[in-house]
This record gives sequence, structure tokens and C-alpha cells, in this order.
Amino acid sequence: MSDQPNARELKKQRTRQRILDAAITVFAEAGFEAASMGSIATRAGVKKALVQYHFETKLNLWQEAVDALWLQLEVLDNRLPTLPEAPNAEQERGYIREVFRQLIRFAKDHPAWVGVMFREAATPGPRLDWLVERHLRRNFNDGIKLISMAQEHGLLPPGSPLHIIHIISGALTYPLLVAPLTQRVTGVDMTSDEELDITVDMLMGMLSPKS
Amino acid sequence: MSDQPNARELKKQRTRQRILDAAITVFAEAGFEAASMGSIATRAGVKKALVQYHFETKLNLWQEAVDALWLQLEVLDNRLPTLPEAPNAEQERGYIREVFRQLIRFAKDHPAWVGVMFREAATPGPRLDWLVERHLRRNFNDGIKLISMAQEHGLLPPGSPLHIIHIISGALTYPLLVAPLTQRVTGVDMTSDEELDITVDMLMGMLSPKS
DNA sequence: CGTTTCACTATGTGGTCGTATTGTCAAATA
DNA sequence: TATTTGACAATACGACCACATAGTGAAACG
Repeated sequence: MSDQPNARELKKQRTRQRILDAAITVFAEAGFEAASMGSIATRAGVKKALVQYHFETKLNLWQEAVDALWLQLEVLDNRLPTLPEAPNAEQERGYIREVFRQLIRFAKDHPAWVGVMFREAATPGPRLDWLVERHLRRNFNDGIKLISMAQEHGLLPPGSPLHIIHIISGALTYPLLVAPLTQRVTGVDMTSDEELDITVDMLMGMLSPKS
Repeated sequence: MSDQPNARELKKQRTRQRILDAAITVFAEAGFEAASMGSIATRAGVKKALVQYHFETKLNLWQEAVDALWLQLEVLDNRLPTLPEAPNAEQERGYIREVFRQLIRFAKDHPAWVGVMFREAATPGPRLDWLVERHLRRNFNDGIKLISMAQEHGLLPPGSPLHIIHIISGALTYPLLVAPLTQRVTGVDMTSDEELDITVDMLMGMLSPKS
């Protein structure tokens, strides 16, 4: 057969990946409409026609870029701690805190993920439909499951998991989203590890068992 | 002089306002780059050249649209309750709760405001610079002042007002931002008054005095 | 080593973008 | 009523867009 690592095939895959990386960045920064095949090509250091050659259409490039982006989520999954079998209260709080820390750090380390996520989530349309069926529904269900489990362990206050996940997600991602604004107004970089930890600690304090 | 309500001048101002309203909507939905003078003209029911005639450039139209949008904030200011002189604990909690409710309801009733806000806040650039100096710095300082005051009254937990305002803002606006996504995944409309109230109550519970 | 394959390039097309120029015609003015 | 004004329209321009087509040249292959 022909799956020996051809020098030709290898180079092809490398350029493909270069284009994909550039596409992820540009799509996240500019949004689908404002991003252009030309700017993606330039950022990847290739000719515009080559992007078209490898990915046919802009929509197809976007979908493949999104898939590549979501692949990185598996890295996050592997970083998330697992709750010990018979944990004490101390261990439980440490667990949920660590989950929050990993979540917000992942979001910080993958601004493209946050960018794409928010740009598409805010606008109904075929791209959101595709994204929901392809990735987001599963992500969402996983999140709900995590919240429910944490509630059963008394780690989170009771109440609708749907609303809790919105509040937590908002509290964790908002500082990253508007970081350019905050930076401009206050000079503080809310994406630094120190500020992120403060945010997590504050949220933990708010979510702490029974007032 | 000439400020009697000319029939000519009156019609002019009416078309100007029509264009401005259309611009607000389109800019909020599509973002600056993806919004086009043509689509704004079409939505306003006028010819594209007329938009150019009234507002010269796209950037200028955007700035005037943003100014018109921020004018609506004054309505919010008037709706916000004032804290009684010597309030008891009950009144104080009612006060902060009402502030949250008015904030989230304003955001719901003015999706264009939220749209513009987030699209620009997330992307550094000259438009964000302009927006900060023109409106956001003042809005931000007002917010910080409100948080600090609430803290002094024991209405909010102690800690950096900067982080608290981020958490609260995120918790309140995130559900609205990703509402199209949530709707698509769960069928629940997080922008309905009932769901908004649940969110506010839950946030109030988290922020309640001393755990 | 001659032939074929294909990653990549040069060039083109129809469309839309923001912007500029010129024309038109009814209302305001004197 | 004769003239001027100005809100609005018609048209054009160069730039850029996504996408299409016809090469080209070096690596792969028989």
C-alpha cells in the first residue's frame, strides 16, 4: 500500500496544518464573515489559491478548523482531576476548585476556542446549528452532569443545574472575554495567573456550602 | 433664525433616525466589519448613497449609532432604585436585588447594547479605544463605585471590587449572550423574565452575607 | 529513465465592499 | 414668481471578496 511516510505526503500534511492553525487564529479573532481566505493564507505563509486547494470552500475550512480546535479539548479532559472514591469535605472542595482552575486556565491558553465559541454561540444560524450537533451538545451535557454530581456531593448549592452552569461559565469566561477592555480601562491584565486564581477563589467563596 | 420646525428639516431628521436605528441593529448583530452600508440602508428602507450622505463614513456612522445607543443608558439610570437613608438589612437586600433585576432586564431589552459591547470589548483596536474614552471608562467607574458602596453596607462579600464586578457582570450577561446556543441545545429561553429572575435569585443566594 | 501524478501557482470572473461624483427635483427663500 | 438650496438618487471607481481554471515543475513511480 501507500502509507509509508512519503516525503511528498509529509510536506502536504505540514502545509495543511499550517493553514489550519492560521485559520483557527483568524476565525477566532475576526469571526467567520470578517475573516478572509486571503488573510488566512498570508498568516500561514502560503498563496491564497493553495488554501482553496486544500479546503475547497471557506465554510469547509471553518469546519475543519473548528474540529481541530475541539480536538484540544481532549487535552483538557486529561488534565481534569477525578474525585476520590470516599472523599472527605476537604478533598471535595479541593476537587471542585481544581476543576475550576483547569477550566479557566484552558480558556486562557486557548483564546481561539473562547473566541469561536462566543462569536458563534451569540448568533443563530447554520454554523451554530452545525457546531451544536457536532460538539456543543455533548460538551453541554457533560457540564450538566458535572454540576449535578457536584451538587449530590454538596459541593455546589442546590437548584437548577442549567442556571448554575450559566452563572459559573459566565463568571469564569467573562473576565477573559473583556480582558482587552479591562486592560485598557484599569491597566490590570485579568488573564494573568494571579488574577485568574483570585477570580476562582472568589467564585469558590460564593459557591461555598450553605450560607 | 432658522430653527422653526421646517417640513424639510423634520423629514431629514426622521430619515436620519431611521438610518441610525437600522445601523444600531445591524452593527450589533453582525459586528463592525461584517456589517455593510448596503444592508443598513436596506434595513432603513433608503438608498445606500443616502446613508453616506448623512453620515459620511462607516466609522462615523458607527460612532453616532453607539452614541445613540448609550443615550438609552440614561433610561436605565432613572429606573435604578436609590438606597434608603437608614435602611435595615431587609431593605438593603431588596435594594441590591432590584439593581440586579434592572440591570439584567435592561440588557435583555437592549440586545444591541450587549452585542456592540461584547463585540468591541473583546477586540483591541481603535474602536475599543474610542468606546473606552467616550463611554466605557465612566460606566466602569460607576460600576466599581456601586460595588464598593454595597460592600460597605455588607450587601456584597469583601474583596477586590474589580473581580466582583467581573463575576457579577459575567453571571448576569452570559445567559443572554449564549441564549441562542442554550435555546438550540435545551429548548429553554434563558432570556425570558422567569429564567432571568431565577438567575438573579441564584446569584443573590451566592452573594449572600457570610457563609 | 521516461512517464505520470499532484502539490502548488498564475490568472481570471462575477460580485460586493466603502467611497466619490454628478445629477435631479421639490421645498425654502427673496 | 424666479432663484437658490439641499435632501436624495444614479452611477462609477478601485479594492477586495470567495471561488474557478489552466498551467508548472518536482517528486513518485513503472
